[in-house]
Amino acid sequence: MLDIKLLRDDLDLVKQRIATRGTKIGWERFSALDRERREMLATLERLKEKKNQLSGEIGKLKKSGADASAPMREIGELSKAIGEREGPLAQAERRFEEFMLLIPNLPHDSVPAGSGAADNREVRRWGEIPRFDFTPKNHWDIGEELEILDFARAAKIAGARFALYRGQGALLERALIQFMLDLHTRERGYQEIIPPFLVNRDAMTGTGQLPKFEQELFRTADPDWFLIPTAEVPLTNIHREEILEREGLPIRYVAYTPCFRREAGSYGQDVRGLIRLHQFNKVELVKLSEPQNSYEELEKMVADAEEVLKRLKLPYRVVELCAGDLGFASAKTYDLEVWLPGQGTYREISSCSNCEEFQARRAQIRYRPEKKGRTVYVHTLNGSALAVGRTLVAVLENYQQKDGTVVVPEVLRPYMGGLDRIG
RNA sequence: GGAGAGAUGGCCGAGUGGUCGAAGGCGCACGCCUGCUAAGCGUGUGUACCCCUUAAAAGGGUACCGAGGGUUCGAAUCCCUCUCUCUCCGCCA
Repeated sequence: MLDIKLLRDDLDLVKQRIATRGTKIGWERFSALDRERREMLATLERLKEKKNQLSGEIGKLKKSGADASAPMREIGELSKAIGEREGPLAQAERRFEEFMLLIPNLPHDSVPAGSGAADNREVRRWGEIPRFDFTPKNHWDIGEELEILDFARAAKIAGARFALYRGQGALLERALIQFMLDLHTRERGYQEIIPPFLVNRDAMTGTGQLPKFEQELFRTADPDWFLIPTAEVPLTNIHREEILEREGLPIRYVAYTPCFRREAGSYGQDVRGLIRLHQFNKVELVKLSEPQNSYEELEKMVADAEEVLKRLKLPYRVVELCAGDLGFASAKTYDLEVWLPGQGTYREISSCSNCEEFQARRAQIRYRPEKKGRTVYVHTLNGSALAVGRTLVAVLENYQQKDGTVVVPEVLRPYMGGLDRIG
């Protein structure tokens, strides 16, 4: 959520910067909704003031045994007037709040203009693209031939866009998860969390998935819960409605969780393989930072995610998303894209974002810069480090051999009982 | 799932219808005192929003004692519903 004061003071600036995302907002409603609600509130508060005053007088009169019938009559009128105004005010506030919750975050000044992936800016590349003396295969072919991935049976059990890992495939996925967690906890200062995988509506609203993106979430019927689409949701919401100690910042969390997404509207894309599933594994980083450090923290987070790829010796590039490609809550995002020989292209494997105070404002996560001072919203950051399934894809495709086997990256071997080759 | 107890400020903890945003303590901030440290003394110390101004503050107001509703001129205090926590029983991984 944006700062209401910013909208009041400089609506044109906000309009301009939101427009760079390509998002259309009915701005003409803002001033009307804001004015409506404030006028109603002011009127109602004046009436309540008068009522409280009278009520006090009645108390005094009654205590002294005097007659209180005059103010009692007067207060009856007031109560009626107040009662009549409360409902409409509540509605006006709800309309205003709904409006505010649908405005995306402002892109950071450094974010390149542009409307889609084509306008993203490549920041750097790392690693050598492997050369094969045979035609490299897709990971789903590799996986099915080695009998470590089984999409047909996953479809039988659940449906399309699910995967079943078998034997050394499952082991490889698990090794990746543990390798990533060990790196971030032992060397990069993140605390490991195992959060709930189901969260409530408040949590989803706090990070910005709701109210706008409900159609992309899986939801449970009886208690109104949602399956997390990313660990960003539970991790960021850990400190919802808290005032944090400055000394404790930045807070760094890492969690492995499965992620669940409806993928509504993505029907033609990536229908085969592990790239786009309703359920996938991810190791996620979340930081809560002081505002003045958050961009420095973002760079460090990107480096933490890159380190996973470097140690796996997987070639990748870092891309800075343009305004049109930014997620709803993000002010600035770097994507890591890994090279996939089977597709002959770079594919997203991580996304690291600084949401600045956008989520903190929704989720009421604050801290006190000075012992006595006012509270300030923290900045929240999140990043995948990495999307595990896609990392497995990259390993299979980059480490495939002519004979159909797959060499296990060295850093993973200790996690796989010394296994150096699959197949 | 059944029975019971509870939810008050950063923390602990009083408060069962009126001037309670809430005693007291701890913590914290500032000041005093003091060879140093410790102790002591004094003062202050919630959040959000609205109005008025505004560079900001001060000031005025409304709301908030788990959440929502109700009774009442008036609710932290009474009633209802819900959520959460704790204890016991049952069940279960």
